[in-house]
Amino acid sequence: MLTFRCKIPRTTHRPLSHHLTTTTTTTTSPPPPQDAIAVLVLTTDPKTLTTTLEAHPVQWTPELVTGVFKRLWNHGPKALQFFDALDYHRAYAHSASAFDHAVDIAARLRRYHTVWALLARMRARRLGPTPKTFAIVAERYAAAGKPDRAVRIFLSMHHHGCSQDLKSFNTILDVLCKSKRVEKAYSLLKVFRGRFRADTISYNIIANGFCLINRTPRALEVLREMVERGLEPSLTTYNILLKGFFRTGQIKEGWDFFLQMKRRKCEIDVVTYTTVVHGFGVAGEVKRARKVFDEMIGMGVLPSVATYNALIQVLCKKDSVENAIVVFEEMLRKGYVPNSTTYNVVIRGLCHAGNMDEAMEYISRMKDDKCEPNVQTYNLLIRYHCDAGEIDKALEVFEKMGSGECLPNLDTYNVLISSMFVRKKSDDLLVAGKLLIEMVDRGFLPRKFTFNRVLNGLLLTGNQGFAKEILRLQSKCGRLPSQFRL
DNA sequence: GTAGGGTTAG
Repeated sequence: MLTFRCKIPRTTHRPLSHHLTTTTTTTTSPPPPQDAIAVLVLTTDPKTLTTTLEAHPVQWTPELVTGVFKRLWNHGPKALQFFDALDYHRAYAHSASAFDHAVDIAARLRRYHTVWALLARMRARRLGPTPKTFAIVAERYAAAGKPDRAVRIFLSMHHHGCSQDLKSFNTILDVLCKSKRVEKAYSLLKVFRGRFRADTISYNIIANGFCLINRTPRALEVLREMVERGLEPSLTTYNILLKGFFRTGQIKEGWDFFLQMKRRKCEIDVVTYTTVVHGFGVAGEVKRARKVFDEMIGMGVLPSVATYNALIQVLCKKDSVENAIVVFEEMLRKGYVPNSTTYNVVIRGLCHAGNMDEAMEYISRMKDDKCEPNVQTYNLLIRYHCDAGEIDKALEVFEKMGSGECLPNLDTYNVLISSMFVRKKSDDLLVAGKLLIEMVDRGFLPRKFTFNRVLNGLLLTGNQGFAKEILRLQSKCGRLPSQFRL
């Protein structure tokens, strides 16, 4: 056990009214402007997009532009076309946040030349790049398997008119940890802790990183070192460790740690309780999860929507959907507003229990609550339709997404492509090939495994010509060993 | 966009 004392600020609770729904009058309103624009971008030839956008009767604002970016998030190339086209607009100039979005998308597409050109343009217009911009670029490099570039970018920030400080240092540590490069982050901390005056947050980031890769003992070591250096652990520190124990299945250790937190008069908060409820539930200890949930209210710590989501999920998985729905209704009665995660958890539970019809009812309930189904909602519907052998229904859902309200993401394509193999129909493999081409077109990089599967399928069903086309695509994507490049 | 809790699937 750690030998440090808690010194934690009092927990503040939001009043319950914070969670209450505001009553809205139901009117049939036209689609929000960002939806219409997103569809316009998706269907317009890029060459004429600027003219089209200038003719579009709308007041351009940074908020609207952000809305369009969100809609186009899963179609990177179109999102960048939109950015460029609007950049030529006579009466509108992009904000720093629009540049950040564009940088994010270009980096995700691994168009690094575009990224650096955008950074230069930001600088020329005195819009940045800001520390946030660098955080985005570093994160994308780390996610693309280039953690060293991420570090170099952080170290070169000041060459781009952006100062380095403890905040940006902690950001780069977090970026490395979130891409599982925890050892690298820890080395960086050791090298620069003096220069940037590393604080509790820096160490919390590293400890959390080790917990994320299931190395809780190492997290403990890091925190011991932190204390030896005279830094005070915070409640966040304890919550990180607590979650670490439960993550690695150390239920006993987690529970003991929780008891010790209470004994030492830590101001245990809603995050602590949610961690324990979830931890117990995942371990199959549903009764204990519930007991902790009941206890927190008695202790004057109100559950949040996330706490309810944890409990509902756990009941779905380890108990029954029926009991989960009882809790869902109870949370509504108490005035909480479920979010899309809540709905997704319930809907997934229903699907898993084979109750597709009731799942669909919850989808309409979701819409009635002004909580639009998101890409995860669609993905889980597609997944469960496929599992039920109803491939056509899955494709139907997919078609609906494509119309622009919610563009498919990488998961959607992966699930759907896998399902094209279950019926052993030659036509399905052609669809799989088409999906593969479409996903690349939209800036997603299929795994080698996906390419090979589709290729084999096409070859076995006598579609040699199409297979060749896919092979060329794979080569273009750099997903072939170099000796096989076409 | 300086850290911690809730959505995925073997």
